[in-house]
Amino acid sequence: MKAAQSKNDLPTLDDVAKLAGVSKAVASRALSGKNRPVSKMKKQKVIEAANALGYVANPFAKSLTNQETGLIAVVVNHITDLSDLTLFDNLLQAIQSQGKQTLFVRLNSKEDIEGMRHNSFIHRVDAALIFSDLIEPEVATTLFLTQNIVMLNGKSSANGMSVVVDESIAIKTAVSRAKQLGLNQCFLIGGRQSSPNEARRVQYYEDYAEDADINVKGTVFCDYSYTSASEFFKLQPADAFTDTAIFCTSDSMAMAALDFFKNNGINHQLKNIFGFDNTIFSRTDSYRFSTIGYDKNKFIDSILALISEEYSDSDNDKKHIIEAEFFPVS
Amino acid sequence: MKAAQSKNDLPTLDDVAKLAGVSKAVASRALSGKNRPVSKMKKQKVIEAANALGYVANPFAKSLTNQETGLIAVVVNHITDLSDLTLFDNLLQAIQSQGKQTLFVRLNSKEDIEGMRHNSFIHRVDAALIFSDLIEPEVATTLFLTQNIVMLNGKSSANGMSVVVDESIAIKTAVSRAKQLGLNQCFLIGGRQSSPNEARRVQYYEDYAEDADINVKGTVFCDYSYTSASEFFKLQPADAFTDTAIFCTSDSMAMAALDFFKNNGINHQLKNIFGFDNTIFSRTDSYRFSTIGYDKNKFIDSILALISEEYSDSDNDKKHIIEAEFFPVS
DNA sequence: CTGAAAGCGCTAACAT
DNA sequence: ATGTTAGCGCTTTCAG
Repeated sequence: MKAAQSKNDLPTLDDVAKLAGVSKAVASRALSGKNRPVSKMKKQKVIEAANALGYVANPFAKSLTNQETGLIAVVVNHITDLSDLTLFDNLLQAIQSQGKQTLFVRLNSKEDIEGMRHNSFIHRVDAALIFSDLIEPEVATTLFLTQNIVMLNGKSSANGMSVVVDESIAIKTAVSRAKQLGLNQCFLIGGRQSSPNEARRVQYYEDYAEDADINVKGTVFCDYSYTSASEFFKLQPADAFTDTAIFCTSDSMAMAALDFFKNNGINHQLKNIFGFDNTIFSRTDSYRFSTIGYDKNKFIDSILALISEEYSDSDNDKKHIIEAEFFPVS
Repeated sequence: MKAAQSKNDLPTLDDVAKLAGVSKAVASRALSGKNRPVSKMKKQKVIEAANALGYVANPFAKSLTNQETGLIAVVVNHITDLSDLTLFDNLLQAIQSQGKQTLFVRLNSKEDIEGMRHNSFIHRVDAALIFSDLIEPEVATTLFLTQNIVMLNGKSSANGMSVVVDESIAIKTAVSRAKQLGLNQCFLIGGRQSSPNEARRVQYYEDYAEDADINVKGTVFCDYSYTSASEFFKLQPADAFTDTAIFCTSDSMAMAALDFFKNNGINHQLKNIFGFDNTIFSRTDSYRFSTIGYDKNKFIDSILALISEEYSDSDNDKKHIIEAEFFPVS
């Protein structure tokens, strides 16, 4: 004798079908969303029955026949790396609003990638958003069953999907601004040196500085944080950066630069500081400097567009580029 | 005629069993991890076959018979609410190291809770970690099939699991310190007023201040951020907080308080500022103030202990308390 | 348009 | 200890 409902007391499709007085197949079709052949009347009945029972399809059973899982993997290095959590927050929200779930994967090292292979959950996601710079495009395709892989770590392959933020123009503009200010030398405060994104960024600064006849006095790599840059500055003599543009690849590090000037009482040099990320700290009372940023909403929209089926199946461009912008200090 | 492998070319348990020359059942048992009855020899063979094939069990099929899903829901309001991302980062890592996956759920409002009901994925997680203060303990139990629900939002029910950070003693100590400094009045800078946690925190400050004969000149609620507090301070006259302890419920807001004093050239008052969260900003060059914090590792260990089956099945205490600590400015 | 039946890949009885 | 069998809940042929 079979119970009307499953072990854990959740109604199944069978229950819905019975209540609606139709077969399981019809119930399935009625609830499928995709325009399957069902008579309007029966469809109505099924939907009512489902509501009455509070029926929610079991995604595990669904995924067994379907190839869809409703899961989207978001792969990052350290969550703390994220320069702007707002971006992330909005992304999560956007994913949820599409009825998908976010599977969060945190990678420490290249070794962790192998671990992903032994995890079939990750393997079977509907889409993967790669923020971690530990993953190369070619490797990414071997990690997931889906073709819906969007590289967001600055790397991209010939026909893979990616959203890349082009910072070159913004950086060039920042360098021009330094020149306008009459500065003929600069110093670079970079972030994690092992990041290819970061390397490229620093390269841009160096190249454009040379183009503008600005002497790069030096480059140092910190870890994006206020503290790391602060520690560096602490070791510098007070006049180390006189008439020197300080290009930082994060606003936090620019804050440290600014505090360095303030601590040494050379407030007239503050305008020489350039941050990165366009966070609120670039325009507070205490901290105020030029910065570089991009449109977060555009970024998220691009990602969502790419992983929407209609799009990725088509011949649309699979490589989106977002131009970063220079925000001069007001 | 059946293909040796499934549609998507992934080896199944059947393939492993065949290669090892055993039945599916034996293969299943050999790979189960849990000490099921299998001869050492066959087990060895199965494992070899699995490796040779690069077999990874399909968690969707598994969950259909099992009641386990390998998924842990982490429910937050806004990810940006998290005062300390390091905590979060470590938690994610800990979850992964247990071979579980993190399903990230972001709640905007009470209405979003209803949405969770229509999401059977969330419904079927093995455990749920509730950081969002939108969820009451009684509601939580209706959202998940599992009993493994850990309240981390300061709320807890009689026999439910929770990890609560007890801040009362630390706050009392902070207030005593203010008294020691000879301060007879104080001002409270709170965070999101709607948060019960926050309300309790402010209450502690008010109560202990009264106990210590310290007059609470006022309380204002910002949103934990530097900017929000900064905006408040901007409107205050320079002498508004002379000889007044400023108790902030976040280090970011304490930074704003400190900048207020600095901007007004009253540096001798800096010692009167009290932050919260024990972030690095309480002890950098520019920012230096007393703060309150707790042991993040203990917190995470508590959570993991609670959701480990051995523990939650037993009669162990299901309500963990972590004492926050006062860190006086050095 | 509809329903019966056959699986998806796995685990858990139930007999050996 | 092992293999056979029967599902888990769903979608999808395939006949009607």
